[in-house]
Amino acid sequence: MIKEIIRQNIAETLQTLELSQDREYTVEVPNNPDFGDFSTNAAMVLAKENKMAPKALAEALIKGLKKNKFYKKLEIAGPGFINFHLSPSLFQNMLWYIHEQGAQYAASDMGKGEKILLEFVSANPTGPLNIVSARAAAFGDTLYRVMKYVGFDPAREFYINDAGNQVDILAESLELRLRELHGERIGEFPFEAYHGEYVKHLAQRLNALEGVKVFMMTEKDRMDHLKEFALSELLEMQRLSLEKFDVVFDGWVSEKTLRAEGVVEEVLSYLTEANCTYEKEDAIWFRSTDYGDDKDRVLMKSDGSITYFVPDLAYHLTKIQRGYTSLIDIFGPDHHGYVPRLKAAFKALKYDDEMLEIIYLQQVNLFESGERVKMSKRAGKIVTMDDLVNEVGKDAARYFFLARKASAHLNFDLELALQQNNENPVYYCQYAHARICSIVKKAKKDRILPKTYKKELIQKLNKPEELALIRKMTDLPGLLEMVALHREPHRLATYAEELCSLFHRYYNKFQVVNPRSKDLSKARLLLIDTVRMSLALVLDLMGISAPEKM
RNA sequence: GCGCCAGUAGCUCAGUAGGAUAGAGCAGCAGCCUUCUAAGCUGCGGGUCAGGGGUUCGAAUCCCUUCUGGCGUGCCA
Repeated sequence: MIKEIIRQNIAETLQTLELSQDREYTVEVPNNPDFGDFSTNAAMVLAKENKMAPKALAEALIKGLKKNKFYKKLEIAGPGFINFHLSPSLFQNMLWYIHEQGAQYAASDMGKGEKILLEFVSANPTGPLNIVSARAAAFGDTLYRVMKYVGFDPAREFYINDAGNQVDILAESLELRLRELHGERIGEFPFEAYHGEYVKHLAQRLNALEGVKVFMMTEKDRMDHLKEFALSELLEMQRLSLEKFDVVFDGWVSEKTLRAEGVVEEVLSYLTEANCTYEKEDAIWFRSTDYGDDKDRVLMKSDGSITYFVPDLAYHLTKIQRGYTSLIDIFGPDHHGYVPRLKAAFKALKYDDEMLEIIYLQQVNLFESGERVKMSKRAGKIVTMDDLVNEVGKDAARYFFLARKASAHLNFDLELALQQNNENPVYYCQYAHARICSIVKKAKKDRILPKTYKKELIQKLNKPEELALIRKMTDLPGLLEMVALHREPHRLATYAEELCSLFHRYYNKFQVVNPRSKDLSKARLLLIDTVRMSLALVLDLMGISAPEKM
């Protein structure tokens, strides 16, 4: 907010001075407080094109900028930085603005309504969701919330791989468990089959519903039936897991449905028309190496079935047809070999492959008592998303998943997530919120809390700690734009901690509610209630609750 | 072998997209509750930003290279 004001002010001043400003300069917060509240490198960056010495340019700029009453002091420093020392009245007015705007104060129209499709989780519907899916869910959902807040028109989609090899294996696994249930000896459970306990539960459930009816069908009917049953059950299970995590999707797109609609054939014909397919060893290949992939890819296998790639490409094309101009896929750590062929297909079909953006989430390691929790998918020994959420709760889980940037491996400390003290950042932030609520309640009881605040109160707020809190709040709009633009939700966590730290410090140093000085109390109530609103907003964007009492 | 990601304090990680003296939490030590929630606060140490080169007024940040770790490299999805 303030940054933009300063930037605009500089631009106007440069214009009045008839100086060129073609190069990008920065306005930022210096890490040394002696250098003021903000500083700019404009004079240094623009010196060359204006054929002036940086310091001379800086001096001219300062002279022009001095007309603004919000600047307490302007100075040249170092090789030509201009340091801005702002007057308290600027911060006070900002507080009033934020108070008036409420929870919309940090919103913007930066996104200009651009239609963005966020695809995430998209797990195989062959088992419970794992913790990487949970990370993807938290990440994708929060990115969605922030993008929407800053003016994009985003949508969340889940692509269901309910056709193909893996679901066949699922049906076979279920059949084996079913036979087992009926006392048949099935020998050793096949290596590639699904070993998880949930398959046994599915078998029990189906058996309770239908008994031996299943075995009276023809083999093909039975497999279709088992497939359908398992898919609908597991999909519902996944949907519930996500719902418990406060993640809902705007669309669930089924691969099976896409295939039934004939889009697979369509994509194959597009690629053939584009002259980039060939036949080899009874299979049809896509010459993706022409478009930057490291090897050609099979589209249709020698047994006549289609690879995963084709319907997935078709799905991506439907996104474009539906008017999305930016397609963001959030993938797990094991998919980066897959992306070049998708991009290659975009290029082959004359779509701009820049539209397609892939975010890779790195893996999640669980730690308990300092030990890494070992998981084995084959033995069916995995910690699921539900296990995790049940153990540490939605708030802690979402917080921890969001606290690290996507490209970093995430070490999830289960004990830390459960701790209820200052070591646990989730509680640290929620506690700040509850604490403010408690103060407000106390003020109400003491009959100090006003129904509406009077603007004159802001003049009472001039302690450095108070101005620091206001300034932190003014950082939020810019931060949210940054989060959306660079797809970095983890910054919300850092921000929340910083804001809370400032508040806790303030709380320990100053008394907010003091019956002997009512106006000061009211002014401080205005301040902390605005902080509360600001914090609640950030927590809401993260999908974390803001409790009024703890 | 090739490709992608990462390497910052003892540990877990930030670092406002190239800025001035690199930050926080934890762990360690010493303090703060008859006053609005001590799930909090204050103070003290701690660094070859993996190593080396380059780009420029200026590099943890950009480029090249080496090392270390993770992942990928199916007619699986």
